[in-house]
Amino acid sequence: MGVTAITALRPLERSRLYEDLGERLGQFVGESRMAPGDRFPPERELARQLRVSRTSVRQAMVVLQAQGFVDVRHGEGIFLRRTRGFGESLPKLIERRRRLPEVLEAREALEVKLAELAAGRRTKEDLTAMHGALRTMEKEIKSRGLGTEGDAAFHHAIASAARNQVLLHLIDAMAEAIQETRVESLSEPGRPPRSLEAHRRILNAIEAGSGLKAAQAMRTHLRQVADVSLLRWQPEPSRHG
Amino acid sequence: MGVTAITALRPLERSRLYEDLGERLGQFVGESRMAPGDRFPPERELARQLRVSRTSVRQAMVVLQAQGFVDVRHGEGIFLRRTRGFGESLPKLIERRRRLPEVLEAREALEVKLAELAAGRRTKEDLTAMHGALRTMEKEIKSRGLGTEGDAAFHHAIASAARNQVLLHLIDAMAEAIQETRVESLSEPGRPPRSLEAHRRILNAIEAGSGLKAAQAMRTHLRQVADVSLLRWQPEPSRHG
DNA sequence: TGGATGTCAATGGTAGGACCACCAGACCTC
DNA sequence: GAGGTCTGGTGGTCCTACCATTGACATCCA
Repeated sequence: MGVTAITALRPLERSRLYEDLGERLGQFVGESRMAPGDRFPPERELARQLRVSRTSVRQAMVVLQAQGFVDVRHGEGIFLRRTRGFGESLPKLIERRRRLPEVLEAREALEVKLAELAAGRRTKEDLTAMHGALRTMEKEIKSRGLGTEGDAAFHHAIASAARNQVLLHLIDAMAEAIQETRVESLSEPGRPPRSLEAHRRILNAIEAGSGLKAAQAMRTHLRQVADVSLLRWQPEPSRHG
Repeated sequence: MGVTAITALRPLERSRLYEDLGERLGQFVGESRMAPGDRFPPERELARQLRVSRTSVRQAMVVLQAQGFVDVRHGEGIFLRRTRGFGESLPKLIERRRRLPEVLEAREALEVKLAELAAGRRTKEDLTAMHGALRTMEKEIKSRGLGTEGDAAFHHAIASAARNQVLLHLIDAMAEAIQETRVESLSEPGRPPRSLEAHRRILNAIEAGSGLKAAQAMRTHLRQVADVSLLRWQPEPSRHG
């Protein structure tokens, strides 16, 4: 108690206007019972009613467009594409620490499949990259490092070998959050060497061309990764009940 | 040959300026060897060099910000967050028809996991929703429909029961593409009733609380879905070789 | 001398107006 | 009635002005 107890003087956080507008538009979609295909009021009208400049409305719309929520057609208007998750961007969604268990689950879903696909599609170059990554990881560990760099390179090599841009894109979107879990996991005492071993098993399966074994090995590995980190973040309960 | 043979007079497609700018900025990141954490030139400078208005630069940046590629800090500047996939949005990525096989693979990765999770977390309400979806599908089929509505509702109910916002977000991002494959698949002769049966098996497993069986049932189901549609889209080869 | 304070330039954030480009429907002409 | 034309509405881009935040530098004072 003492110095910073006066809560009224905490720094007030100001969000960007176009972000708030995104949420408002989400509300609007809900309240006005809009369905996919319906047209929004024109930008000028929205700006007038929301008491903001048209510029800000456009910025909000540009974001929604890029996220695939609306369809902006020159000369015609702006149309709703889908309702669910309106205005929620993945990066923002993941930001919260309490989402990390969910991120780990999502990671497992994606990476197990990536490993399976990689086993069937890997080229010599892919295998070279994977071996290189493991050597990097080995060196890091020998010099008392965590091996995070080699670890990241290994998983990237697999994702790349799977030859699936969509999956690659999805996993990339979670890259930062995954990196956090990686550091957390490899910080556990005695963990790096065991992780390296797990990676070797995965690589063996991929090299052998066995999608089933690769998937299994990846699943086992990721559950070990999740094991520790999960416990640390679990305490904070979700609030959407 | 004849009427529309003159390819020079086909309607020229104009992309939005801020979209092109996004790509240019991607180039810039590559050519200037920018690394995560590095700062971009100020907006005014970019606008001057690119010979466009600051507004357009901002629209491009706002999109990149929402996608998590850059970090826009008021009073400081704009900073690079990650390099991979810079400027590629999922909706745009999926648009291409030839990406549908990839979408199906990604869908399997996500939905198998969703089914597994749902088996362990479903509430009474979730089960009610799933049963309702199957009844809807049954009715649709009985009245000569494809059952797409019930199908979609069923998969949504599972995704919802899995209690994972991140996975839900990922699957939502592909919703439209998935809907296409759904229609395609259910249009196969004799397919709807078989699909309904597959759904019943999935629901049984989820109801029984068996994650393993649910995952297995979902995998089987989705491979059947993918089977036909894949053949149709395969002919057009990928070109990134 | 050195820490606290104030100033200022750089940079992103928002506003509002002007004009261009595109589309659909009303309207006119033959 | 069929065809073209005109026009109003709408998004796309540009421009300018000004606000808000930050960090660095200059200044002040003990």
